[in-house]
Amino acid sequence: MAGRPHVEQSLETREKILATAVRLFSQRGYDNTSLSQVAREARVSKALILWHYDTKSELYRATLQRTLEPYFINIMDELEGLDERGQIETLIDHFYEFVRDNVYSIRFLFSVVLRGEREPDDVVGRIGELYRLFRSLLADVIENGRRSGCFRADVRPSLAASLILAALDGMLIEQFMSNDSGHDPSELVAHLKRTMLDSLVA
Amino acid sequence: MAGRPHVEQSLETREKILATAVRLFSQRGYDNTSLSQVAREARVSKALILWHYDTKSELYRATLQRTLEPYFINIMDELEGLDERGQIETLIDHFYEFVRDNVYSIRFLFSVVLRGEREPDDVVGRIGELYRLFRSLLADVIENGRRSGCFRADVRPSLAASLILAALDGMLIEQFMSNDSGHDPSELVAHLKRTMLDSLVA
DNA sequence: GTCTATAGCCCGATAGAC
DNA sequence: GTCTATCGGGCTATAGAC
Repeated sequence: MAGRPHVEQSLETREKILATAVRLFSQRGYDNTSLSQVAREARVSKALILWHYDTKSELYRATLQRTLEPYFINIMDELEGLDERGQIETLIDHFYEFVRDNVYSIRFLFSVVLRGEREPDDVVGRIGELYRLFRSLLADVIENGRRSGCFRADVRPSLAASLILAALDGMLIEQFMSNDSGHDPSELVAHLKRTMLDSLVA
Repeated sequence: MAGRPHVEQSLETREKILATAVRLFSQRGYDNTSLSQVAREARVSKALILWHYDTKSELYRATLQRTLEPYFINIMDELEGLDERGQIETLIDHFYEFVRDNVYSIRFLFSVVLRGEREPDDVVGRIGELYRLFRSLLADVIENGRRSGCFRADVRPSLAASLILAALDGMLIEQFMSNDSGHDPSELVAHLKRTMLDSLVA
């Protein structure tokens, strides 16, 4: 409403370019996406893209940051009031749901990490951070359960946490490998929860 | 020894080109590897590469096939004479060892599958085949163990097999994600075997 | 079989008008 | 801010001598 038209228009255009770039880069990768392509699909000229983002590489960096945004969520709140068993189930469920809701961007980010392609610091670093966080959260819950007698005394929290995380990661992979195990993924999650919790209390 | 020199030399050169291509493509990906680069490192001219392989894409196809070769192994023989418990342990151990010995090519093939980049039929198809094979092998062993009373009567072989495979896949991933769980991977494998077998017999 | 030379294309980036 | 026009360069692939 207020403000100079120039600025408002610029922001919209900038956003349109970024949105188009997010889509194209994630679908086709950095090298297979040319500025001409982004320009065409965003209905602007190539030069305009380079006016907003100095280089192609900088545009890419911006798309990675945008893609990573939904990954920073707070899960702690949802654990309150639950016993250790319930907390682990909740953590597993949330991991599964998050994966289900973000398959495409996960697939993309994953291939970026695998290739060590570009901006390794940003993406690899942040994703590694998320993994560490989730793992230590799991380990803490297990340790609490061990102390409170809810779990066996001889469980090794960080080892058990790693196994749970590995199993979750593996399910993630199966989704990528044209999953033809014949199972509803949610059935496998349920089995995973059962097996892991049994191994903690048995 | 026998044969025309031309042919022998050609085969050697062809092989040298292919070996160089395998290395470069797997390190830097298809798009980031130019024929000039392959030519330089293989000490031949660009034109010669295109004489042996009609297009860059065909050279790439050849490198993928070469990379996949060690993946077709026969594991059945090693299972003979073992009880079901031992068979599962052997299958898990072999998966782990294979991964450990082929991290780089696995990483490469994985990123190819993730991107759906090129030759999806070949690579995705064959890798999917391997997964199906390994999973059904696991499921069969579990089913046998169930019938023979070695495992619990209410285990669901294909579900249990999927979970084991998922956990193995997850460990594979952790290796890529700059693994900072603080565990020796072999320790995690041991824990995986223990947990899974316990859940089958408990 | 192997080379040099080069055609032809598309790319990222810049110049400069509006 | 947005455009058109263009530069310089690397790429795949071809032509043609040896």
